[in-house]
Amino acid sequence: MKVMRETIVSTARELFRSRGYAGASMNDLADAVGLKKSSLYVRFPNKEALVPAVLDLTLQETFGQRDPGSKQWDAEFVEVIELIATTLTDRGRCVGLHLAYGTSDETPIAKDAVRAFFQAHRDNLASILSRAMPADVARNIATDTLARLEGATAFVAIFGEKDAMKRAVRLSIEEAKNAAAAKPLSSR
Amino acid sequence: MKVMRETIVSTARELFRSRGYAGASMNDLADAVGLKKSSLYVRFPNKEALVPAVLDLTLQETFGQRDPGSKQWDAEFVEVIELIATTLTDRGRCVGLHLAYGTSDETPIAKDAVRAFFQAHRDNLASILSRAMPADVARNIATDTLARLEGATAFVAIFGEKDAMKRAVRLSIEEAKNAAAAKPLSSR
DNA sequence: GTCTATAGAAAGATAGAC
DNA sequence: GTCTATCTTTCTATAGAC
Repeated sequence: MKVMRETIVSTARELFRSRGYAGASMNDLADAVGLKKSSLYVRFPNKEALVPAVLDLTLQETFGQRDPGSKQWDAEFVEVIELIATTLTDRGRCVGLHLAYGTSDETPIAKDAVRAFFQAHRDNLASILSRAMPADVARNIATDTLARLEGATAFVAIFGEKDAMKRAVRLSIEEAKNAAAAKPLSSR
Repeated sequence: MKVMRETIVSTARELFRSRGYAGASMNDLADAVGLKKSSLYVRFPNKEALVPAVLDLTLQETFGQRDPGSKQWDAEFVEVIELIATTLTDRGRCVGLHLAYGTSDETPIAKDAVRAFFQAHRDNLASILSRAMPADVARNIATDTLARLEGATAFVAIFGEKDAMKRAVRLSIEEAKNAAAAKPLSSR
């Protein structure tokens, strides 16, 4: 029976997240979705092609359903980073980071996909923040917020601790609000 | 000719850092140090045994040469986190984090070594901070500092950007000094 | 689109000569 | 302690029947 493409992609994501690019095998993926290995090559030309698919799906789930500007900038910011933080806490690892560490010049397609993934995250966050502060400040806060969430995820992965993630969310929100108050947009 | 153990360990560290646990092979390591694969098994019983060796060496290099209490707490804190930040920026990835993501219940010895590695980092930082603030505050700031540095490393790995690391160092130092001022030790 | 079967390379690890 | 040689398993990927 036909297996849906999204099933393959989201299962590949689980494997990449937990075992990394090198550690996830096409055979494991095939078993997990109930196919034979060779059938996967009908859908994807090779293992590397799974990486953009996995990261695009994740981007879609994170930013795809949003309605930019429907809320106050701060409510929107809180909503997005809490969604990201919850996913990272629940899954215990970040697929994007595992793939970032696990890809290299030998896997250029995967490497590009990883860059696009994090660039999209930063751009989306900066876009929200830039409604209340200058673009350069927004970009830095977006970067630091993502860095904080990634770092806090390490403590979930290593110790199972969720406290660091809670503080990361709280401190990032505070930082954004402080910046909005200290450097409001002059052009309005 | 005999190859020094430290050569093997620090070369293994490079490989684990850049390729991860699964992606680094015993053959690559052998080639890199100028041995045949089978000779490695004389020194280490298996691939997993390299992990504690790699992390112990790194801990030794980071905290081993220090003289606790020889300086003011804040000077010491700055020194340590700048050493860590410089290493992470120069290498572009954190071995500890790559191994944390790349090990699992199937590699219990490696997993334990990773836990010990990060626990030692946190304990050492918290020990310095606790000279100026209560133990629980010190522990949280130590955790958040490490998380920030790990997260900033992601931006070095993905984009080659070093700015996030600079901000991570500066903000962590500020946070520590603020905490020392806001919640000084009462018992002295 | 899924399967069986297989190619060909590379992995971790061991045996035994020197 | 290092080597050659080998075992066994697993890997990515392809060929071809249904």
